[in-house]
Amino acid sequence: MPKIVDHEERRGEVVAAARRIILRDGIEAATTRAIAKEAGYSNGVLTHYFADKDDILVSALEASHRRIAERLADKLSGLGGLAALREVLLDNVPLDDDRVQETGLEIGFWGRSLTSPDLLEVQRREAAELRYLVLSLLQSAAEAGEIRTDEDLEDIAERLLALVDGLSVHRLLYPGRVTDDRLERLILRELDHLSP
Amino acid sequence: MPKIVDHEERRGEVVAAARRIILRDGIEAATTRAIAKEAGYSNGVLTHYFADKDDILVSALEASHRRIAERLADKLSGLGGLAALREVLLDNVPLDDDRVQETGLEIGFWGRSLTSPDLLEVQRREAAELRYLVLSLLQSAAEAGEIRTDEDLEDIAERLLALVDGLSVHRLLYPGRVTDDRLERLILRELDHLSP
Amino acid sequence: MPKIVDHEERRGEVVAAARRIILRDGIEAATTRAIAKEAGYSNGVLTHYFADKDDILVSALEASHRRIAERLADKLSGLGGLAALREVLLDNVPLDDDRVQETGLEIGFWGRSLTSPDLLEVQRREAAELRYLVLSLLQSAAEAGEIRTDEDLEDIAERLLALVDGLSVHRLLYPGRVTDDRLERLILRELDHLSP
Amino acid sequence: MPKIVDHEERRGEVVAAARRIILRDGIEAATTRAIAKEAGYSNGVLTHYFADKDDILVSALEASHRRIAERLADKLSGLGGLAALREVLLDNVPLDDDRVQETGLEIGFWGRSLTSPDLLEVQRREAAELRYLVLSLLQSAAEAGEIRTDEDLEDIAERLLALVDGLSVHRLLYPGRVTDDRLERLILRELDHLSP
DNA sequence: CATGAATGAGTGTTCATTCAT
DNA sequence: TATGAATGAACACTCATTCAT
Repeated sequence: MPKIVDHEERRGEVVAAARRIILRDGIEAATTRAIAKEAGYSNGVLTHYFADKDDILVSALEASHRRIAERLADKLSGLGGLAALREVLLDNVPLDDDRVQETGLEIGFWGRSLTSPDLLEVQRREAAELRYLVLSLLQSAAEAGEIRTDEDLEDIAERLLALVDGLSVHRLLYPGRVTDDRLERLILRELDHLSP
Repeated sequence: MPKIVDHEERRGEVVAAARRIILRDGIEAATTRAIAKEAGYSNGVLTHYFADKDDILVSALEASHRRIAERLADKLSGLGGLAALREVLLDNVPLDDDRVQETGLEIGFWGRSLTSPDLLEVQRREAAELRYLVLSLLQSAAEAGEIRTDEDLEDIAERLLALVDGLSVHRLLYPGRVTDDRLERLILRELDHLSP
Repeated sequence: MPKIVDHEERRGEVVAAARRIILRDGIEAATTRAIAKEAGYSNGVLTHYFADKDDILVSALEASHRRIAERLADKLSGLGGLAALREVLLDNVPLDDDRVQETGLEIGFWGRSLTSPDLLEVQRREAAELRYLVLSLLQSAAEAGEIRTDEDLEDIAERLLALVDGLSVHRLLYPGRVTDDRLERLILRELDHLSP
Repeated sequence: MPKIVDHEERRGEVVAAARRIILRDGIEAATTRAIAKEAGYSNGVLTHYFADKDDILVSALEASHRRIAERLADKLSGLGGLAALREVLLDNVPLDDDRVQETGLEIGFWGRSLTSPDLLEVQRREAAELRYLVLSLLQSAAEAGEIRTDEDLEDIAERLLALVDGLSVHRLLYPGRVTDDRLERLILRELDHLSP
């Protein structure tokens, strides 16, 4: 009997290693050699589990999103409408060290996506899910009379998501300007303004 | 007599070349060779005018911001307060092809800045100027009674700047979601909401 | 009871797989992984039946020759002398797609043989058999008065075999020059010139 | 003033190094590293003078052919028709150590050409020149009444060229069978048979 | 000053081989 | 016996940087 290895588990290990490197040193530092070393394997292992480097990067991006989604799912249990939306937005903003690193990873991937069609597609697919969630919550909030209905819900969704990403970037780049307090306050106030 | 060369002029030529490449093909395409070639010089020239590649990139970022600032200065002549603020925000958003490319450059630099202290410092310095401008215009608008004064002006400034950057990123990554129309509408509405 | 495996049969399967790959995609495509996969086994099996990759290649060359010899044996049944010789020569020339591929395999092995003593030895051994066959047929043809006897039979054999290989190479490399018609015509005319 | 290097000269050095390796150890041994080392330069130099490895290989093949052509030109001076043809054929056959190595190089390239369109094209172009030369000499020989005219000249040309290549391969692979004497004798007899 | 030749480490990727299970 | 995980050297190629001229 050969040594049996759970492929998904190994992929997970490698992807986690890639993620750690990207979080720690940026996406440019994520060379195949560095990833293999960080994962504790030789260069050659990567071929067994990934088609190529892009496959690793894409998986790392998906893993990061999955991680965020799972964390969010916990927080959302039992919530709906505006209350859930509040959690979604606050969760998508770098209010603790973990999320600061996740934002750094995200920004690195944005740059790559601009010149890599494959990555861009993943980026879009993942972003579409978040947008769908926000839009759904806005709709249920509207039906529940929690928010005003004089603005197109899609417009609101895009505004909220843009604000979240913009504030996230600024939190990382200009931490002196965008403090945790201000970050949270701006998000919450934006939601308050939706009230009827 | 030794050949007299205007150092700043040469630096400018090279930096402009680097900027063109980054705008056109992305920051990853900006190799020293490519930059030298685009500038019409040999590889070796770069050493005379720049410490290293990072020096070129930093200068290219500064040049990009300077260019944006100059363009903006033209549009602002004669304007003040809210009207000027509107121009500032609309100008900082990718509503035409030039600005789409500029946004791409910016996003690329964001990623780099997260792991390069030099780049980060420039990024912060440049961003501080824009923030100062927005804040000043908000203040004069407040003094002129053009906007409500029930919100901290710094908060407003950060919100506007975050929205601008967030929408800019989304315009590039998710053009199907953030159309030119929606982009402009969201910016203008944000300003409308500042009215007393 | 231990599993009983017919070593020769397993070797045969793997060698046949190697041969298929070389015929289809060239000798460079015959990696150990590709061979194992084509044979329907795992990488590891190869070690049990072959010393190393070269062992597989050598066997593949022998298998290819064996296959050609068997095909030829069918065509020769009942024939002798000049008539048999004609079949031998025409059969050794790429007049259909199968033989085009066989010629490709052969040419690939020629290159390898020049730097691999093992391969060279196999090549020589196999070639010696064909030469012996041609020479035998020439002798019986001579005894039957079917061919002139003013030229050394060994010279004739070498000339015929060289012509066959030379034309085969040119058929593959310069198909525009060496058409099927010309190929066949040149072979047959060469035999005609042997007539007394 | 920079160090001025004759590009063609450097290319020549590298190509010569590649040729030496191919002649000595076979075309598979001609890795870019090995070529650079053999040429006495670092890996990086190759980029200055060649687009990629294929460029080097193609150049090496062309250089080999050029070398052969130049050597032949010397021998042909003052000759024409059948006498010139005799020199052409004898020169294209491995009758000394230099030409044995050249033949080895040629055979290695044949194998590569079967899977590399670029190489195949060069191979064909170069071969076409030799064919043209042989055909021209056959024509002038025919006009001069030196050879019989009952066979298509193109057929004769292909036969002669195939014989030359076939004998060349066999000389390398089966030196015990195809001696220098027999090689020369078979070529010359082939020409004798063309006599009217 | 400017050139461009040269370097050599580094990139992603491939591969024959080994070996614990 | 058979598996397939794992290795690590090798591959072609790229790049920022150095430096003699």
